[in-house]
Amino acid sequence: MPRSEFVKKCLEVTKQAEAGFRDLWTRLGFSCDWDEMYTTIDPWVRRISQRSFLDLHRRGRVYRREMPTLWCPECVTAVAQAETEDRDLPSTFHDIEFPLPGGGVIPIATTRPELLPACVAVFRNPSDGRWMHLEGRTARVPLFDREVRIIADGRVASDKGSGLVMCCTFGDTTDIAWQEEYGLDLRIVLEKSGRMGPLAGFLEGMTAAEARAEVVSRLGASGLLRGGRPITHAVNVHERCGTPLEYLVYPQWFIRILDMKADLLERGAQVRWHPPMFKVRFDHWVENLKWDWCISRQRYYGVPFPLWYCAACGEPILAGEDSLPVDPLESPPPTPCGACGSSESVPESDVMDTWATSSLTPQINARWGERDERQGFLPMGLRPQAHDIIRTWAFYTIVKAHLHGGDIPWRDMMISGHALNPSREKMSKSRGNVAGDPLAALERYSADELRYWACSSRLGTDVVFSEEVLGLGRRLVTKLWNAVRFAAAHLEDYDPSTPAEPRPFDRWIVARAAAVARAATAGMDEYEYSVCMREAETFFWSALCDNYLEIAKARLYSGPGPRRAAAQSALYSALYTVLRLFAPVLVHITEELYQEVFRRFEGHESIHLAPWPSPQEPDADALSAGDAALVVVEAARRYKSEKGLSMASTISAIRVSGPAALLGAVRPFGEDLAGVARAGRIEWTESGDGEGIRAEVSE
RNA sequence: GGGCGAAUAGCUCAGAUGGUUGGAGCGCCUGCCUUACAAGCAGGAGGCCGGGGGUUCGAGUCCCUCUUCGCCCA
Repeated sequence: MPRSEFVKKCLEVTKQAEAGFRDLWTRLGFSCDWDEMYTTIDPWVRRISQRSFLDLHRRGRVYRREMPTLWCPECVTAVAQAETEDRDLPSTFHDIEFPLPGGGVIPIATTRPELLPACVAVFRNPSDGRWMHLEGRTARVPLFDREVRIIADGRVASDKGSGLVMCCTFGDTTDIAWQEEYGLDLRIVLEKSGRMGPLAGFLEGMTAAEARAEVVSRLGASGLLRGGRPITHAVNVHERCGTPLEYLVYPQWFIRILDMKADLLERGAQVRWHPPMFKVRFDHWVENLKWDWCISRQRYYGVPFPLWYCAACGEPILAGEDSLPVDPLESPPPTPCGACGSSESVPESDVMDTWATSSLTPQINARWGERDERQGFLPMGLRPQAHDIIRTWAFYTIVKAHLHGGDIPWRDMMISGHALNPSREKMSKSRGNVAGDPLAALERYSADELRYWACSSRLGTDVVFSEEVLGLGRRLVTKLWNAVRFAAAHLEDYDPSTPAEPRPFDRWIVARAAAVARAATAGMDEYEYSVCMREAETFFWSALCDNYLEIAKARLYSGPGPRRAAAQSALYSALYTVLRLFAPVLVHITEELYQEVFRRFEGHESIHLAPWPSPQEPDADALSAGDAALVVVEAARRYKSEKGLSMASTISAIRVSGPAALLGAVRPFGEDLAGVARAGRIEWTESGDGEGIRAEVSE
């Protein structure tokens, strides 16, 4: 199947997946502009991705060279670091004797005897006293009879095996580093097919496992094997098939970034990180970069490199800007070789790493270089993403914005955590430990309840999937429904145009709402949705429902008049404020309640289009006086509770005492206090200064 | 091995810039049909703030160290 046809199939699958996502996201209440959807394999996105490559090539930022690559011999493909995982596998630690040219032998322990033909050096730790005498000497590789240097390097673990290790092409990442640093030979014995090649001599044609057995057997026969110990060690395997990965050397395309760490750190500093601690991760990642960015992948599917190679001299021939997107496997190059003039060419069959395209999200949204390019889109406002891909998505996006536009890609970063399963592990499909499939959960919990759960933890921290928290969400949604239903019944005749003189408790609840709106807004300014939710929830449940509604009832039921009108006004205002604070999270219930009760007064098409509550300065006197007055309510409730009485039961009197100033502030609450406590009368007594309000029920 | 984070009531978590007796919800106990909600309401019990040092008049909060856990990287 040609790649173009495969891409077509992928686009079909993408269509279905897209429909699925759209359905799920709509149900979850995401606010998306569905006209702005794109996939990395869309023709115009492929074009922007290839344009990016050409632009970087023009700027001298890309180069090609041979590099060790992770390779899966089972799947016969290169794999990315992100597709690997460590597994503890049983193996055997073989002790092999390497003869020394001047006589004698040194023991080397290895789990990879089949790599003997690839051995290019022996390493010792410079501080290991046992092997000081090997300074400057050489050793002979058994069976293959080659002489290799013995080199001292601090990375050798003295406590493992004999303290001597062999360095092969390539056993592990340390071998790669040593090869690079000490300019060691490249002896590639394992080929793409997963079988041993000509350099492996008598092992040629065998798989790694077969070769290992053969080497062990021959070493045994020649008396160079001292023995072996079974061990279990961590092996880097392909996550799909579990096959231990090998390193192959293959030409790769790179974007040069090591020379601009300082610039990248500066760009990182220009972005506002929420929460700020994640900037440190970015900084450390940049500071510790060891390699340039390898963007080529030996895979079938992906955005192709827009280039061919001259068959005669090997020089790359780049596609013309007007031919993008181009697949060199299916189109000829635009010109003969610019270097030697040959018209014979070989297409580049590699594709670009997915991050090479995903790093262009801002440019894609801005239609960078397209006919319908959007001006003023860059830098964009916000990148929301999770913390696991700071070193990939965030980092590469910053790299590209810096290289292409000399700017940051966006002004704000909002870094969220992960969903953990009840055992506190990160849930992922490949690990098979997903406890809360969102679609399945939607069958049992509403979108608002799920959103409530998702917003229950602070920004940047992981959130454990919890039926309990989902239940709390359900409780809150129900409570909102009931409270607004109650309010609606008392707002039938509410007339905002004739303002009533507010009573002290009316001022109190409105001031409380203002204080909460301020705190919630401050949270939202830092993208701390959980702070907004917590503030709104505490206010709604405790201040508004448990206290104000109970207090206002007496007046609300009292029939038309200024007493009732004042309660209506405060109730309406406080409820509308808190409803808007809940709206970003509890998207559905707040919209429903808005439409039913508030829309006819406010006129906005949706609560999600209504203005955010303006964070006004709360009336501090109204707040403190109301808080003090609540002491009286609490006293009445405690009294009734202790006597086992209904809260509806009446009491004859409450004696309230306190310092003159405070008592004076609380006195205006008297009517409401008597009403909510069902007290016949309230007796006010001045007491000495320095005490708060005290209240006592007198029978 | 390195980086980052976490450790507070039985459970899940809040606790700027150090400052009186450390909070919430769930769970638990005791009551209450109260003209929105019993999926509710009121009251209550429950905490050497992971261990050990240190700074300070004063530490859950700042510093050092150890332990355990999570994520990322090598």
